[in-house]
Amino acid sequence: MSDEVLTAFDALFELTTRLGESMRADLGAHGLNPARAEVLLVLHRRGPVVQRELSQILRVTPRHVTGLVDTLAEQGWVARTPHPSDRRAVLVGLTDAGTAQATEMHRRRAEAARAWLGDVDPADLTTFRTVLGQVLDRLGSSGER
Amino acid sequence: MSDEVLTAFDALFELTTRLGESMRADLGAHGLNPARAEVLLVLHRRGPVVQRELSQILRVTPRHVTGLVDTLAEQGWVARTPHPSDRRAVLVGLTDAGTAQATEMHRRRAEAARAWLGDVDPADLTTFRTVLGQVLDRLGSSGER
DNA sequence: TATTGTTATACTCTATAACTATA
DNA sequence: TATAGTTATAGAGTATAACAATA
Repeated sequence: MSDEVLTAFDALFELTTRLGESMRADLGAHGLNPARAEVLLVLHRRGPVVQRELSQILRVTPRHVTGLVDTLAEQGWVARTPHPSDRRAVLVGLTDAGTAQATEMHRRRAEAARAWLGDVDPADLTTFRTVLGQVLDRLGSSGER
Repeated sequence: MSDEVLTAFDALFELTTRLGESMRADLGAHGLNPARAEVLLVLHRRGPVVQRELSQILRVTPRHVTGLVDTLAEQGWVARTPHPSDRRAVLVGLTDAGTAQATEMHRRRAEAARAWLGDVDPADLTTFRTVLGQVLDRLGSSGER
């Protein structure tokens, strides 16, 4: 009983490691890392935002946002434009290439989901998802990024 | 259907992110990081090993092992001793404090397992573990560390 | 000649602090 | 005086390459 809990936890932890490695490898193959990928997804979801806001959404220092945006801009995936009413601020938005990259990321996510879970028995999968949901709920869905 | 796969994958990804954060925080509170914690657990499981072997077990460069062992030795958790028959090599083993720390890590792992999964319905937990096992199996249990 | 570990060096990711331009 | 972003600096984590001691 307590043994089952431990075994399940170990398996979950092992999977955490593997999933992280897999995601980083996939992103790396496309010139991204987790932090920069997250920027692209945020911009895809919310449209252009000011760097200050980006730093709050990502829970990262403003200085770090400068660096992330610098790199993504060099790669051609985001562009800075002046804020229309506040000359201190800078709007960051996706370029066409960035939009394409974000769309492609969603496609690859779906592909990964199928590769990892596509073979699981549907009833088991539902239980699996339910348990994940329970655990996440108890943690509080604080991470609203 | 494919939707269920996607939803489950997203939940899994979210949970693994949280688990990773939680583990790093816990380790950090005890003066460790994932890499150094792994060293302690490996030494606890296998007894003293030569640095070269450690670098292979951890899949990390020999240079990096030097650094990890330096830090852990400064912290008093491991000690270097000369290899009895090969004067090039160095044996790394846990000190008494290191052994205590490793034991304590196992206790904290069990505690975390209960906190995360202790409330889950036993039948659901079994299914959950089974699915995790299936996924890990398909990935190949290559990570024999 | 091959192997073990270390010194020297460098790169990535992220943080804090000081500063500039604007509000 | 407060805010948005940048320059300067630093520290952790990890890698490659060159080298010394030993096998």
